[in-house]
Order: sequence, then C-alpha cells, then structure tokens
Amino acid sequence: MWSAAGTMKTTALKERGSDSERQSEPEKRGRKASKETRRQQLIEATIDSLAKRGYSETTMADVADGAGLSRGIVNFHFESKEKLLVATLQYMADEYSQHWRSALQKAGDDPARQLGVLVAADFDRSICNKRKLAAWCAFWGEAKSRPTYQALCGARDEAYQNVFVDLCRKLKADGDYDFEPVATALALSAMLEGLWLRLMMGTEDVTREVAYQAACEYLASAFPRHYARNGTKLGKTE
Amino acid sequence: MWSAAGTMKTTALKERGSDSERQSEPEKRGRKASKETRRQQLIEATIDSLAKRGYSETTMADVADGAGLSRGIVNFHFESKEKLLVATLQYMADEYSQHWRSALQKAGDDPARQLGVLVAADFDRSICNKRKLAAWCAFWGEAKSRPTYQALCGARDEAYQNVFVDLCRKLKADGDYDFEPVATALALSAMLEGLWLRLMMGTEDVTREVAYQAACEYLASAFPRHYARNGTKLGKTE
DNA sequence: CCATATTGAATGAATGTTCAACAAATATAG
DNA sequence: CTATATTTGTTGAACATTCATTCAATATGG
Repeated sequence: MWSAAGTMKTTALKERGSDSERQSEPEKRGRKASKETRRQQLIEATIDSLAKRGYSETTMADVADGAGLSRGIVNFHFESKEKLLVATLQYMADEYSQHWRSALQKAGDDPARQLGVLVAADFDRSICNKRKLAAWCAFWGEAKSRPTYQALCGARDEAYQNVFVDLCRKLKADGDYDFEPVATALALSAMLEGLWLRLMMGTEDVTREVAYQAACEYLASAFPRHYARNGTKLGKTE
Repeated sequence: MWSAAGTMKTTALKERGSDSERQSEPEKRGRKASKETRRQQLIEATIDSLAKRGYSETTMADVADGAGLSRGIVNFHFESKEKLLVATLQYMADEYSQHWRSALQKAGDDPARQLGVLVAADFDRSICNKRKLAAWCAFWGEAKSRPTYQALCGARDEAYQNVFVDLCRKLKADGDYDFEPVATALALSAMLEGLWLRLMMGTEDVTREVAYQAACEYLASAFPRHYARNGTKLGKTE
C-alpha cells in the first residue's frame, strides 16, 4: 500500500513551488476536484503556510488563500482548524513512515546496508527540504502542550527506534563491537533529528550534503568494521 | 557562578513550581521590586507559559497572571509582546552561553576533559529540564520565519561550534584518528540538540541519564583512545 | 432538480495595546 | 524631621484588531 502510492507523491516535486498542481487558469470555479484531492490540496497549503509563517501565524485565511479557495472552505472539509492541523501532521507522519519503510525494504538483507540506507533516506530531497522541515519543527514547538501532537510528532517513532536498536544489535554481533545497542541507536536517531533541526535553521553553511556527511562520519566511528570514512559501505568480506 | 547560586534555584525546585519567589502574602501591592528584578520575574513567567501552553497560546494575560501582576504591566516593562519574547530568548541564550563557558573554564587544559565537560554540561539540571527545553523548542518552532529569533535561537551558536571543531582537531592530532573534524563536531553538537528534543518530548523512557549515556557512547565511539565506555575519561597515559 | 461543494459576509470570542487614575518611592522645601 | 511635590511603578477597564467559525445564498455536477 505505502510502497505503491509512494511514487506519485515523493518524486520530482523539487522543493514544491507551492503552486505545482495549481493551474493558472481560474477554471471558472466550482467543484473541480474530488473530496480527497481537495483535502490533500488544503493540507499542502497548510504545510506551505507553516513553513512560511510558522505555527503561531498560520491562519485559516492564509491556508485558503494559498490553496486559491474561499475562506469558509476549510471548515467544510475539516471541521476545525485544530482538525486541519492534526490531519496535516498525520499526513507528514505517514509520508515519513512510508518513506523509510520503503527504503528499508529495498535494502536487502544485509544489516549494514539497511542501516546505511535508513540514514541516507533521512536526507532524501522528498522529505528533507526546508518546507517540510520547517513544518515539522512548527509542530515540535507545540507538541509538549498537546497530547494529540505528541503522539504523532516523533517522526522517528517507536517502530523506527526499534528498527535502529535491532540493527545496532546485529551489527554489534557481526562486528564484535562493545557498545550498548540501545544507547547507540538513541544517539544515532537523535543525531539525525538534530541535523534536521540544523538544516531547518538554514543558518551557517550546513547543507544537506554536509549533514549527510556528518551522519556518515558517525556510522564510520561507531561501526568501523562496516563503514568506511568516505561514506561508502564496506563489503562484508573485507 | 552557576555553582554558587545554583543551590537556590536549581535544586529542590522539582521542576520550578512557578511560584517559588512569590510570597503568599499580597504585601499590599505597589512596587516591591527593582526594575531589573521585575523584568526577570516577567521573563521567568514567560518561560513558564511557553512551557505550559506552547508558543502559540502564550498570552500577555497569562504571563501577567503567572507573575501575579496586572495586565498592563508587561507593556510597561517591555514595549510589546514581541519584545518580551525576544528578551526571554536572549535571557535563555545568555544563560546557556554562560553555562558552557563556565564549565569549559573549570575543565583545565586537557582537550579530552574539556570536551567531556562540555557534553556533560548540556545535561546539567539547571539548563536541561523540561521547562527550559520546552521553551527552547517553542522558539525553534518559530525561528525559521523570524530573523530576530534565528540569530539567537541556536543555543549552540557559532562560538560553541568553533570550540567543538577546535577540540575535535586537537583530539584527532593527539589520538591519530582519521575522522573529519568539522563533520564530527557537527555530528556531535547535532546529536546533543537531538537528545534535547527527545527529552523535551518526554515520551518513551528517555531520561536525562539515558540521554547522557547515549552522548557518552558517541564519545567512546569517535574518540576510543580518549574515552572509555563507562562514561569515564581515559587517563592521558593509558 | 437533488445533493453537495463553494462562497463571502456576518458574528463573536480572544487578545495585544493604550491610557487615565492611582499609589508608592523619592526629592524638595520649610 | 514633617509636609508637599514630583517621579515612577502599577492597575484595570476600554479599545481596536485579528481570526476561527457559522450560515444563508449560490453554483455545480449527476
């Protein structure tokens, strides 16, 4: 399911010009799209607004304008602003989850390759871009005071964390390391999130490539018998 | 400094009851504190509100109530809500900066000890508690769309980052490692920030100790000739 | 023509800011 | 050392604005 739908959404949308699928002709007006399409359109407009104005200044009017629709329409498709935001967060969480699961599936059976692919997936353009990162961060800022957000907000959720722990365990057994798998997995996933934060801030000269390099540096440090310094994975026989 | 004054504020206050220094007697009313004290009191109330309600729901009324003062008072001491929030962020940034500089100063000349102390400082109760972390995160969420915040928002600012790079370089020379110092420093500081984020979310079973352990795990991985697995620093001669 | 999507103005609640009145501290005068 | 004046911190109500929500009217597709 997630692997089939993935191709349409995650490719080619460069940084999303926020007007990708909006045709320039007003096309009269009226109902031009299905219910689900309209919901998605509004969610995308919400992400745009979160990224451009931040959580506290995202208004229903801005979302509607961004989608090129009228004011009242959001309350029709989503019951309230709160519901809209929850749906948006759910949308992003699902997308993220699909993304890493899909990447993991394609990685084959080698744990070292699997972990490398997972880390690389985090820096894929389709999810790691200013727009999405800003939206994530907007929700993080509100998560502590909202239980509903908190549950969805860890992009790197429990399942993700368990996969990391599992892979760390396997690599430890295979490479005879003496680290503590749970702690190492936590350090790794926290680092990925921290790098996202840095990328979102946009300051300094931290680009996606630089951030990815830093992550690879960690892999090479923690699993020297599985990863080389240049970011490539060492062969199993080496 | 923080170690001397620390006893009063950072201990025993469980998580800051938000009414620590407010005496229960109304004390008539009227001006009971100096200008600077009052400003600080309002800033503390702002942090309380940010932590409890999040950025978007922090109101002037809530701040005033939290400080036990009247509505109009905030606009008297700070010109506007925006100025209050900037002052609050500045306050936290200064506190963080002082904290790590002070820790660094006490660490002596050994780079390995210096780095270890810096990492440990990040998990000190006085700055690493739910209240402060939540406030930081509230600002992070708004930083992208506000240049003023962006400049102050990296608790781990440029100076901090430079110290990390410098220490990584020294340790590399001393321990003959083959990592890239800039990338390693970035990975390390990003990981610290990511761990903060995890602590803030409060979910899972990530405690301050667990997070610190994860950070130490990284040190042991990246600098095996300087740090042991149990979190202690290896002697220079060993 | 029926069900439903869409519009846009009206509504009401929430909230930041202003300000006139007031009170406390400090200065000035007798 | 009192009494008065001046400055300055504080209050709380009034005001203006922003914004989510509602809804009657309208448009659209089947």
